Order: sequence, then structure tokens, then C-alpha cells
Amino acid sequence: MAIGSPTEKRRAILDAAIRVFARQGFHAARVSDITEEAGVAYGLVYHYFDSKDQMLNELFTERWALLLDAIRRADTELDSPRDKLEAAAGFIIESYRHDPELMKVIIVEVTRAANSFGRTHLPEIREAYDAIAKIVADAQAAGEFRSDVSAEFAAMLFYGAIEQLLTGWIFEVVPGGDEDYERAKGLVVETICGGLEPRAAERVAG
Amino acid sequence: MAIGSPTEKRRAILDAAIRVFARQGFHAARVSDITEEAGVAYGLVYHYFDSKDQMLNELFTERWALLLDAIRRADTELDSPRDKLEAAAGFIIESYRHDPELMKVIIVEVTRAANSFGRTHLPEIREAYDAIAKIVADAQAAGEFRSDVSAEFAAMLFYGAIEQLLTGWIFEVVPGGDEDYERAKGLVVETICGGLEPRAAERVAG
DNA sequence: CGCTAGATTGACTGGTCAGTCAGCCAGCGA
DNA sequence: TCGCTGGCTGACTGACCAGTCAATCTAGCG
Repeated sequence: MAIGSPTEKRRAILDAAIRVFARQGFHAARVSDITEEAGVAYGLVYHYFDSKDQMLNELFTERWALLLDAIRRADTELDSPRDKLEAAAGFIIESYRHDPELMKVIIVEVTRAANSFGRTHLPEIREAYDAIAKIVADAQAAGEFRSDVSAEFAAMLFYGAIEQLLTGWIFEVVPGGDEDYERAKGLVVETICGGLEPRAAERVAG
Repeated sequence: MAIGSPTEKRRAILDAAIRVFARQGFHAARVSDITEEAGVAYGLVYHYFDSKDQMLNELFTERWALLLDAIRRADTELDSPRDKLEAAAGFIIESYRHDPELMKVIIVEVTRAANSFGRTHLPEIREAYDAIAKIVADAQAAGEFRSDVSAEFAAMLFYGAIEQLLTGWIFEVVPGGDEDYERAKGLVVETICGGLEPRAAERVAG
């Protein structure tokens, strides 16, 4: 028997699932691939999980809660909208740097899989959009962002831009390395905020 | 027998496939659902197509060629980068307005399905990114866009923002109606370009 | 007309997997 | 020492569905 404590196996299965889902995609991943990767018997999966789906759900839910929390904390703990958005973008990018396989699974199999798991988790995903939209709305109310763009609209552009960027890194469409990640944090925000802030000429008081 | 000419059936099958893929998603769509929707016998699909996959490939390829063409024409026929990008965004948004089900299928099942069809069509998808990046790069060379953001990076943000917007409409996360579509064309470009253009204070000649 | 080619039909097959289940084994308490 | 409990095993089953194919129909054509 392995070295781990009794239910380390559960974690081992989940970790193996991340690797297999990232490598093959959820649909192409057989449960037997996961158990093989984890070095456990086929049936053990069903001792700890109800279904293959549940594994993905758990991976997503766990991570997404952290993301939501990070965005909301950024909103309460920081002052300028730019800093808030940069913290949000930074958290997502750091998540990717820290565990690219997990983020790949979350984005590719849930967030962007709107017809399968994305639909199931739409409420949670929408919470993130809303949290970003709130940051924008507050900035608009304070006159720091232009008000002729709806906050939800701006939130979609912002989130979509980041997600597309990660997707580009994941599939190596665009070069990704430590410096790229670092630079990206600032540039995403600068680019989007640059368009959201009132132009000097049009500024109308605060 | 129906009213149509001999191989109208092929088109009927393809149209039915759009509706079924849009409604259920590609994976959940059975070939029998499509034939039922089209009102033809099961086997007829395999008279006109090699496989279920090929139907989706054909739907995508057909439409994507138009998109690519539109972006490239915008690039050659228009002058300012803003107009070019607005034409590109406008074409995508108009495609959605004209046939939302087809665009849903293309985005959800191909463009954002990076682990299945997205991978197969990555080269074509990348051509679109490249075409957008070229517009940005030219604008940078002319001093109309800031040069400290790589053109490919900017292209990803731009494309990602639009796609996320469509996704929001598709899944009714964000309100979508004729006026919204019309306004969106301008706002997407304004928001992103606003961040890409040099600020007045920093402008350095052309 | 009879003939051929292409369109059309739908029952059937073969392969694939998620999920089940009957039972094994290790450790522990009595 | 003997059960007992719960982690653990992996062969097996049942459902599902893409793709096949032999047969039927229809339209033109000589």
C-alpha cells in the first residue's frame, strides 16, 4: 500500500482528474484513464464520487469560490477602480501561473463550455460577472469611468478579454512566460480602463 | 415526396443540424435528432456526409471564410484602424443578428471548444486573430496606436471581448436586442481602442 | 417499356464506457 | 483469535448511438 493516510486517495484521484481532463478534455477522458493516472482501482472513484461529472463540478466549485472571493476582496480593500480590476485580473493570471492544468480545465470545460457544464454553473459564473460589473458601476457613480457604457457590458468585455488571453496561452496561440504573465496583468487593465475612463476633454467633474 | 429539387435535402439536413446543435449542443445531439428535425430517413445523412463531425466542420468552415474575408476587406478598404476594427466587430455582430443559431453553434462548439473542434480548426481561427493583429500592427507603425502592447496581445483582447459579448447574448446573461447590437458595435471598438490609442499627453508624433 | 443510377429508407451491428456489485483485505476492538 | 467495518478491487452489465447496408423507390433515357 502507498504511503498516504486513508483518504489521501480521494485527493490523488482529483489531482489525476485534473491532469487527465487537461490532457484529453472531459469528454474524451475515460474514468479508467483517471484511475490509471492515479494508480487506484476503477471502482474507487465511485467510493468517493457519485459520478465523473461530480469530479469536474468539485474542481470547478472549489477554485471558483476563491476567484469570487478575490474579486470581492479586491473591491472592498482597494480604492481606485483600476487597482481593483488589476487585482482581479492579477488573481486570474496568477491562478493560471500556479496551476495551469486546473485553470485550463476550468476555462475550457466549464466557463467556455456553455452547453454542458457552463450551463450548470451559470449562476456561479454570473456572480463573477456581477462582481466585476459592481466595480465598474461604482467607478461610474464616482465619475471615474464614463457612464455611457453599461457596467455589465463593460464587465463582459473585461472578463472576455482575460479569458481569451488565457486561452491563447493554453493553446500556445500567443507566447506565454513569466514576464508575459506579469506584463499582461497591467496591460489588460490599462487597455480596457483606458477605454472606460473619460477622455480629458470630455471629463465632467466627479 | 417533398417539393424541393433533388439535393435540397442536403441543405435541409444542414439547416436541421444548425437548429439541433444550437438547441442541444453537438455532443448531446443524436444524428437521429437531426434527421427527425429535417424530416428525412436516418441513413440519408450518410449519403451526403461522411460523419456527424463533418456536418459541423462544414457549417463552421463556410461561415468562417466569410468572416475572414470581411476582416481582410475591412483592412484594405478602410483607412482608420478604428473604422477597420468597427467593421470587423460589426460583421461578427451582424452575423449573430442574422443567424443567431448558427453563430451560437460556431462559437460554442468550435471557437470556444478548444479541446475538440476548436483544436481541429485552430489554424483557421488563428488566421482571424492574425488578421486583426495586422490591423493593430499597422496602426502602431503609423503611430495611431500605442506600441507598448503587442499587436497579437491586443488582437486577443479585442476578439475575446466580442466573443464574450456574443456569449452573453446567447445565454441571456446580458440583454440583447436590436438597439443593443447596434450600440455594441461602436462601444466595443471605442472601449478597446480608447485604451490602445496614445493618451494626448503621451502622443509622440506619427 | 425495361434499365440504370442515384436518392432514400430504417433495421441492425459493433464498439464504447459510465456506473454496479460481490467480494477481498487490513486494521482494530473485544 | 474472531469478527467487523470500511477502504479498496476489477470484471461485468446495460444503455447508448454512430455508422453500415441491403433493399426499395424514382426519374430519366433509349
